[in-house]
Amino acid sequence: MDLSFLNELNESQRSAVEYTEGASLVIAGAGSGKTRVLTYKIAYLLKNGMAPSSILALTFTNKAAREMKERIAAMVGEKTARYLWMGTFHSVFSRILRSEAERIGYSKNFTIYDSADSKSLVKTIVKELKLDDKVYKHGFVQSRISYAKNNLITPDAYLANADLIKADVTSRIPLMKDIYQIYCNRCKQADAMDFDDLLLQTNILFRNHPDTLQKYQQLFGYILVDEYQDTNFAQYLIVKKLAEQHEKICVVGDDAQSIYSFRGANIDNILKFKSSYKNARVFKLEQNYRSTQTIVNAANSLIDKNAQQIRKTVFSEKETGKPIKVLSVFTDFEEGFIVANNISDLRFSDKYHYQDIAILYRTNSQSRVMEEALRKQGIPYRIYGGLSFYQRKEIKDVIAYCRLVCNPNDEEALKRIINYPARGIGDTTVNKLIECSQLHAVSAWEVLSDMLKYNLPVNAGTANKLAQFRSMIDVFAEQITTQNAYDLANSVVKVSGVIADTYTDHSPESMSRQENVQELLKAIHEFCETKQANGEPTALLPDFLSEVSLLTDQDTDKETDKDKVTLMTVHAAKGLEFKAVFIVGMEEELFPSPFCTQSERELEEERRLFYVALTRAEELCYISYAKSRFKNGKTNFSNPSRFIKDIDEQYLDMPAEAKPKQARINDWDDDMETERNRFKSSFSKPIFKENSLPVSPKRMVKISNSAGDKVPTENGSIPTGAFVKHGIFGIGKVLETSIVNGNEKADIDFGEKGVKSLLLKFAKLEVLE
DNA sequence: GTAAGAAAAATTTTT
DNA sequence: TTTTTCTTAC
Repeated sequence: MDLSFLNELNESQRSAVEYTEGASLVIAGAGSGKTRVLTYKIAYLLKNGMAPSSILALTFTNKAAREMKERIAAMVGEKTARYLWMGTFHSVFSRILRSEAERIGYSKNFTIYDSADSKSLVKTIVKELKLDDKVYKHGFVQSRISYAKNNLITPDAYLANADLIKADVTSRIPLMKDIYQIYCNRCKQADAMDFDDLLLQTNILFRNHPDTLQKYQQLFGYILVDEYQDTNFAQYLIVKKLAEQHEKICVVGDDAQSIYSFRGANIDNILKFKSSYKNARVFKLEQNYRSTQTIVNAANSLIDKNAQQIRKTVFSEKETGKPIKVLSVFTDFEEGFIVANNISDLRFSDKYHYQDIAILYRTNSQSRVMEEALRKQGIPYRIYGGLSFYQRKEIKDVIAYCRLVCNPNDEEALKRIINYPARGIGDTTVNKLIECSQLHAVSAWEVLSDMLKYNLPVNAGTANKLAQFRSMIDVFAEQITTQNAYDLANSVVKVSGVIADTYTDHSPESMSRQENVQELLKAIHEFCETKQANGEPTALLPDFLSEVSLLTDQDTDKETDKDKVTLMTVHAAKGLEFKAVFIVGMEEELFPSPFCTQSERELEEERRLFYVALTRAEELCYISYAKSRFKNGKTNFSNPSRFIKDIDEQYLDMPAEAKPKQARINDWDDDMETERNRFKSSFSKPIFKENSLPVSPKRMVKISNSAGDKVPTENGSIPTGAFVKHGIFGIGKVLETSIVNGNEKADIDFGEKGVKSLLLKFAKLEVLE
């Protein structure tokens, strides 16, 4: 047996890998080779003769699972790696739930409701109960339901819990308990589970069927859990039960990177691991192999401000590295411009490829400005998150058809497509149908199957349309087991008229919808082929659905996405690393999020989130904040984030004070001046860039409401028509100069490189005589 | 029952 | 800003 790969580990990593006797907790600081420990440990178990099918490895994302599997396959061979139980909690247990579904009253082909389905269901229930949806906001109701499920509180238990009932009365939503009850009933009736159900129902399965639990206890000889700091109670208990007998379990995590409490993650799971598993051994990985000393030290100084944490000393032995550059800008628009400029500089320095660079932000909505700026400068990028492929309308429509075919009880799918494409079944009819189905406590489909029996109050014409719709779905449903997924999906989109509907005109939107539908069909085709190549039985439509419902667009990496700048939220960046990282929008009211500044606990989580962002960087890290930002159709003023002050300033490259303030205040109107003062007092550091061009008071303009307002200038620092030289674009001719939000901007024609809009403050231009 | 157009609302992070 | 809901005319 060749175990030489163990020599590639440091001492603490190696002891964590080699300890397989009992429970172990690996506290892994950022960049300390956590994934390496997990992969090597699995390889070590395999080389020691453990069967791959008895190893359960739970990860946080599908992507993490896939990458780990690939790395293991490279070490022990693809054939062995294939049989590992590796995936997210949700995907592994949905698989188990499918094979055990009958035991808990679901069918094998149960639907998985995504958050949009849950939201829609919550809204219908609130409406049916004739409650005010401004009081019973779907977001709040949803999170309340999610909270209950994550803590394994069933509707009955909810009802019996005086604290919860009291809390709801105080929050003026006393009927919360009823909504929860009805929500669960409706899911059950639709043969559907939401994301939280996948964990809750697994617990119910294990609780009510000890023999089933035992079966899996025996199956899983060793359990590994990644990102343990982000597990919730439901996940904790599943793991705890499965490992009960042998305690052959290894969990890996970093309390400093716990950033999912809004999803029910309980940091206590990792903090109290030793009391859950009495004989647990703890390994600490403290050497950071990812980042420069400056970045590691800066991150340490930040996280030090958190009271709640397991103290550890993360250190780096890499070079000192450059200080973190803090960029101060006037608008979000300019922020994009400057970040894009810096990226160009990095790219042309030849030390960095686009793929080495990431832009991280707190909210998805910030991606737009960045995107625009990158596009203007011709920088290729790839956005993760936001509206993913599977959330597009046309894709959801097709998927809804497929879902209904596989599970006719799926109410959300039915509502979505019963009148798409339009077939004369309007809201009134649908409402009657749903009402009738609730009256008889059956699914809407059941009513459709026998409209007379359930006395559906519709006229003959409508009844006919409904019957037509029903028989169309019926025909498809009969083919579930005979046709493969691709063939069936193909006839669904044709016969249903979805294809015809997307072909209505030649507008770009219509074209893109067609492409998306084709793309989806292609994906189904590929799915079938992969299954076949693996020697599995024919891939059926339900198989595809069960896989696709847990997929996010992070899982659809394409070859063409190779050398591109990455744009994503900080949450999505967890576990990733980049040579250079730009953390943008470091402002109060944004990062930390205003929703998270109520309690110290939430604030500490935001700080950890910033910690995660910082520690993604290997060599260079930039932080930027704008003084005004376009948000919800309005321009808002903002102050730098309090978190910047939390970093020891010796690691920062702060913008230095450029001008005495009197020179700058002159032309600002009263409003603006108070804003400015508020800004200054909240942040003791100087706010103007050292090397910014002197701007005379005469040319200062107040920050306008629309980001793009510009004031033409006659005699800027550079005359119109002059020739200038730029480090990247070469020689160009100045077409026009203007002041945009107080900054001199020049439109310059660089010939083949195109016309560029550059802020003179930042562009290094040489005027040619 | 449908479509279009106007008004109002909503905005964190994700499996 | 975008998205959802309401109104109105066909």
